[in-house]
Amino acid sequence: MATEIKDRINLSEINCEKELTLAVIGGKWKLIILWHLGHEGTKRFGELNKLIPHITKKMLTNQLRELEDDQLISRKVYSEVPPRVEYSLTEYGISLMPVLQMMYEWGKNYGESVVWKKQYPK
Amino acid sequence: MATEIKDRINLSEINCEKELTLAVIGGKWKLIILWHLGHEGTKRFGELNKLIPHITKKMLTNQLRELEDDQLISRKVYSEVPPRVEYSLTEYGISLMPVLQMMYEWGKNYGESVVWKKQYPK
DNA sequence: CAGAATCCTTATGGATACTG
DNA sequence: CAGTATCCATAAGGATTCTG
Repeated sequence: MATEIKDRINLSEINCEKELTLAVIGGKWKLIILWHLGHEGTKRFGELNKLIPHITKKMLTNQLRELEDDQLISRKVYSEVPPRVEYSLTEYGISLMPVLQMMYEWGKNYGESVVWKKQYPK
Repeated sequence: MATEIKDRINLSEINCEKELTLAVIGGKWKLIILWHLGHEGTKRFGELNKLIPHITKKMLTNQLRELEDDQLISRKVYSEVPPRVEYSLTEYGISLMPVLQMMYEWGKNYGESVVWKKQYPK
């Protein structure tokens, strides 16, 4: 029986394990979602929506579902009215944080060294 | 005056520096191209094409151009007949290798821990 | 050999309105 | 509050053919 990750990530298109990493963090809003959950802990749906101003509810839902399917975050529903849903990193999500930290540092240096100079050449 | 990277990477859509990293490595074939150049050194266009069997010439050209625009690789044209073009990592490309290595290791562990178990649950 | 040009399919992302 | 559902625009990626 097909499982979510098998459906979402087409393993036949993965050349190498690092592409698997790219596949799970590559969504447009996933890095910033993981970053918030990793640095500030558990967040509700609405809190994430406020923290990421330009995201739509549809995209936030979509990205959270994929992250959940990939077992990077967990979703906890409280049976209350109004509803309350909390998201937090799983152990796999937590283990990704050093990778994101490294990407952050590389991007910061690269931005300062390359991007700004290209944008303002003189 | 607009520069290539400014056109290719829309900085207004970058929430955080790690997304800049994602923006330069996020193409479908970029990780594998960078990996080959990083581990095996300079390669010709045709050699890369053979090393990456399923890529089309169009996509290989496209990905190489973007990597060049982003200053991760350099392109050297020899004025010969038939033409010869060699690609190699720049210092920025080289500085990316530890990041790719970390992504490789995370992806390897994640694949073994999560993906295969989801695919073959019992 | 190393591409350029053209055409085409599909995936990604978003705007908007509605709901338990 | 935390989503769904629907419709839509764009961009990413690919197949094929042609060329200096």
